[in-house]
Amino acid sequence: MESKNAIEALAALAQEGRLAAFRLLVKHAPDGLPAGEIAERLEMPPSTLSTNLSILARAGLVSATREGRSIRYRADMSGMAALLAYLMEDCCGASPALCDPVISKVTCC
Amino acid sequence: MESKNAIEALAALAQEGRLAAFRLLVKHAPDGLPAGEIAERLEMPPSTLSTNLSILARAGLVSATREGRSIRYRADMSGMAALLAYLMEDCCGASPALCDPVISKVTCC
DNA sequence: CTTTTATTTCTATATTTCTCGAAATATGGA
DNA sequence: TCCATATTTCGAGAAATATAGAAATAAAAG
Repeated sequence: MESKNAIEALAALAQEGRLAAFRLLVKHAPDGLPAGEIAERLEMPPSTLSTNLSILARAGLVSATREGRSIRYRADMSGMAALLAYLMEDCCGASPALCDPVISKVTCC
Repeated sequence: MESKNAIEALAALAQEGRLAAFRLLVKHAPDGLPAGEIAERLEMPPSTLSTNLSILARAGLVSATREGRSIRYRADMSGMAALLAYLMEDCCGASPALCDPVISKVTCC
């Protein structure tokens, strides 16, 4: 991951509505939820939610697949893990042995 | 951790200069670096760096201690772990057993 | 007590981001 | 085809954030 991608992901999460949406999808991993249900649970206008989900998607933190009329969103745990890996890179100038296992387990479920 | 704190931390990291500073301090954990050296390495004007470090500090991601004329900054790995825990909370609606060990190891060094 | 070095606070401008109604697009069913 | 449902795209004003020079503060040394 490069700085630009990491900043995009962090900025995507650094906003109340998007953070709530992402966390909701993390709780519902790996199945995800349709956009309409997310909007309903978070009491967010559909257009606002849509904008926010597309920002999370561009950042690699969620993925979307159409299911009939609705679109199902899922948390992308590998995107999350890549972000964490970037933040922890060369942690303590130490050997990778210490931190790598932590990061690889973020995709635990 | 609450939403407000998490957003503060994420927003703090979602900016090129601050992300670079934080990652530099992660690499130099647990000893940290004096502000001047950070500014020099990142080629950032001291006033800009100072503003940025104070934003990271308020977000609980770095700590500062005076050492004579200079001020030493350190990455706060427990703040990092708290942020990760918040992002992964109730991951997959699953038992904590799966994800908790991952998070507690972020303070690996 | 004056000077030098290290860092912060203040301030103003420039830039970016957020929100959500209205209109547009996509899908499935009558 | 025509309609209802689900979601996205557009647009523009309001709000938040970034930057860095200049002035202020803190500490050490002469």
